[in-house]
Amino acid sequence: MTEQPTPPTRITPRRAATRQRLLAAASAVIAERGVNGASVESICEEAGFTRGAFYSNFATKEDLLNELMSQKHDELLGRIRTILERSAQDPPAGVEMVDYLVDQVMAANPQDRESRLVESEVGLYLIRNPEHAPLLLKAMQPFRDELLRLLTVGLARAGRRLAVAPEDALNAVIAGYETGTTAMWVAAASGHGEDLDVCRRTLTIIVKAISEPA
Amino acid sequence: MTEQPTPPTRITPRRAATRQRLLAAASAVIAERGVNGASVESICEEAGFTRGAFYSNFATKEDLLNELMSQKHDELLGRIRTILERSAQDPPAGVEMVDYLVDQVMAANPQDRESRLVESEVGLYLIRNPEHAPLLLKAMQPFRDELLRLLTVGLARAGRRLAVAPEDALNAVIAGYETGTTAMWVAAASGHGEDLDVCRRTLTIIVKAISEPA
DNA sequence: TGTATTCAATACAGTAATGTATCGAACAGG
DNA sequence: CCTGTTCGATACATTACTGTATTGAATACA
Repeated sequence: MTEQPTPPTRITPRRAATRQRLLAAASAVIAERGVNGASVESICEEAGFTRGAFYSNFATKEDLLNELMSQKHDELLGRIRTILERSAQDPPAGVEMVDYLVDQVMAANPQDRESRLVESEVGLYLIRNPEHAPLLLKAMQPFRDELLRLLTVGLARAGRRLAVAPEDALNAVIAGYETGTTAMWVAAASGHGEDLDVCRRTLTIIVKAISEPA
Repeated sequence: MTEQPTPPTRITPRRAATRQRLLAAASAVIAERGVNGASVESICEEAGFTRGAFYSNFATKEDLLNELMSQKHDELLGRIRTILERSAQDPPAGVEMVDYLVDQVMAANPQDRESRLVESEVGLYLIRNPEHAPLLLKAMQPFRDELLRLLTVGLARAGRRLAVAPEDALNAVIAGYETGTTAMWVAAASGHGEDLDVCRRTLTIIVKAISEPA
């Protein structure tokens, strides 16, 4: 399904660089105009290539989309792992742990906004094309697992533990993160500065709700 | 900004019906393919018109989009008001109140899925084009107000009250609803039937989190 | 250094979408 | 009725996008 035009082509450095530039460009364009608004043409333009480069590297737009998603997930996974390690060396105590983790997640990345937009687009894509759900869900599972680990470890360090089913806890936390960041950006757009607190408060509420003192 | 081609044209019944059919078609097509995937052509086809009808009724696609959004918000508002009234006549007591309200909201509408998709699309549109945020936010305010009323009244009937800032409570509840319905549809797509419980559980967690015994 | 290969650019043909200008059937008001 | 207006259909010109086939410069290799 995700097959190069010429199956086992050796990947030269040049080719790798081109692919990477196309992927980055796709991310930017999709964030700006959505999956359907991102024509092959526009992606290539953003990357500074012609469509020749595109079709030489990807069979279809969906092909590129799959690889982009896989990259985004790896990225996210890496970020969570980093936070886990960092928080092990430098562990705040008690309820501040929640604030600490939220800050870590939020502060992680300036291009977070772009990633969020791309992921939302793909989320919608998933709801719209339910036949693809199983595949994408499986791709997300490692990320969910790692996030759950971060959550339980973080809670343990704060002297708490999960009070609801792990799956439900994950859903709630992800909900809080998404709505929180959205509220934050909207607030920023309305003239008030980017208020990280909106996101932190929403997440804190939810983390308290899904946990109890150990 | 939202001006008819010929400014103060009298609205004949025929015209009104055409507009409505175009709006409904747009909703369906946008839900299926996204804002950018919904070409004027495809909307007209879905509605059973040619583009002549479209350009006779709307200046641009964005023009139609604005009207569509305004309709969706009115719809939502009406739904919440209905639940408020119904729950006054038939009030369950205690914590079951939460389940009751969630069920009411969930059971309300078979085309809910379509509305959710359209609203998500527009939410993304809002984040992407922050300059439009103030306008859309203002349009959403009545809805948020009414939802807050439903929440406080419902909580009061359950012998509880808000424990966090109203704005934060709203954000959290909306987050729960969105993630809950998404999880539900994804579960449905993965072979398990539509599990209303996923949504109910997520929302219950959140409602408990934002409230305390009165 | 010469030859083979790789890979993006170019050229081309075909399709889809846009917006405008015009036409004519349906439907008023008299 | 019939006459003027409304409104959606049609026709047309233009532009954007797609995908393929071919070319030629850069690169790897010997």
